[in-house]
Amino acid sequence: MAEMQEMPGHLARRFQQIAVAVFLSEVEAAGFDLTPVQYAALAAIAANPAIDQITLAGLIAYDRTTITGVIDRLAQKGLVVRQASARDRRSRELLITDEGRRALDAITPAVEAAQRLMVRGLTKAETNELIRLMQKAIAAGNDLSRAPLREGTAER
Amino acid sequence: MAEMQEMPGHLARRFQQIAVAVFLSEVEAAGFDLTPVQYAALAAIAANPAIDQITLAGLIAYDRTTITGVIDRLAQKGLVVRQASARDRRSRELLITDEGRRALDAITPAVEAAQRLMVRGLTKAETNELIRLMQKAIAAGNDLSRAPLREGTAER
DNA sequence: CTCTATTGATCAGCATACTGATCATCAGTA
DNA sequence: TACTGATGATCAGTATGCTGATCAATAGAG
Repeated sequence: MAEMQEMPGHLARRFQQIAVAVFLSEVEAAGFDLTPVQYAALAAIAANPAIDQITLAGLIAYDRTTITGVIDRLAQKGLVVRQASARDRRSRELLITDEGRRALDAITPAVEAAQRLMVRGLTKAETNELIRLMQKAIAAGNDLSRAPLREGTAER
Repeated sequence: MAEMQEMPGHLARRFQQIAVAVFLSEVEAAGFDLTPVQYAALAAIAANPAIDQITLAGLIAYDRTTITGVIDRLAQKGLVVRQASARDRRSRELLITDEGRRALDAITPAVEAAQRLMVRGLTKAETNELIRLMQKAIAAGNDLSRAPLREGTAER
């Protein structure tokens, strides 16, 4: 374990580093300017209209304090709107705009290309196995981070 | 691929998120205050005395602009010293201090415990396979990030 | 030897992530 | 209904990572 190259933690950092670089590169080549985090938030808002920020954070496993800035930037780009909830005046309902929907549709092929590119060194079977193992490790460690994934989508 | 939970990029982010949380938790429980990034830098400096910052960055795949701040913090904690090089006045030679060596030795068990904890959902065989697959994917994507890993340790 | 291109380090600026705090609001209870 | 605890959102502060720029110093070509 003394070798850094065999430590899961180091490999996790490195793989994530490459994944982000590939994502940004593919998305920019497609003519868009969205980060992985912004894309995931936009996609989740599209699939869950009027979701509040805390629930959204749980869906994509973001820290609640991170989501504020992410939504700020999506709103500033005109891709989502943040409106006060009538039911609970503390919360903001998030909605994707028409422009956001168009951007999401247009960008998705680049995102999928990025997913393939970041595992280009692996066979299809190896890729599936990597996905399975990461899912399993993540499921076991879900509650160890401050921003665990939370199921229970829209029914709040 | 429409499902986020099957995208390598999302899983990479999530696994890294858990890995960092586990690392910080174990290290703090052991009575230390070091981030994963600071630990890797400290260990690399210990193994490569008088290394310069650029070479160090290549060894652990950090961006060169990131390393400046990391070394700042290690130096501020008294764990390393940064001294001008006689050979090349542009570069700074990095050396671990006695205190840094003691901290490194004392913290290593916690770091290794963290490596095991972050894959606690996997069997030993699965862990080895996850490591192998991440290594392979990373090797193929090494040059896709701004901070690739560079071999060629001390002989500059 | 001089000029140019490169290199080591740093900086400003931006985007995640997190810790811990605050504020307004809400829900449930006495 | 008044109070207490919980909750949604935000903020200040810190630490990665990155883009792109700058500056001093070095190396290589001619």
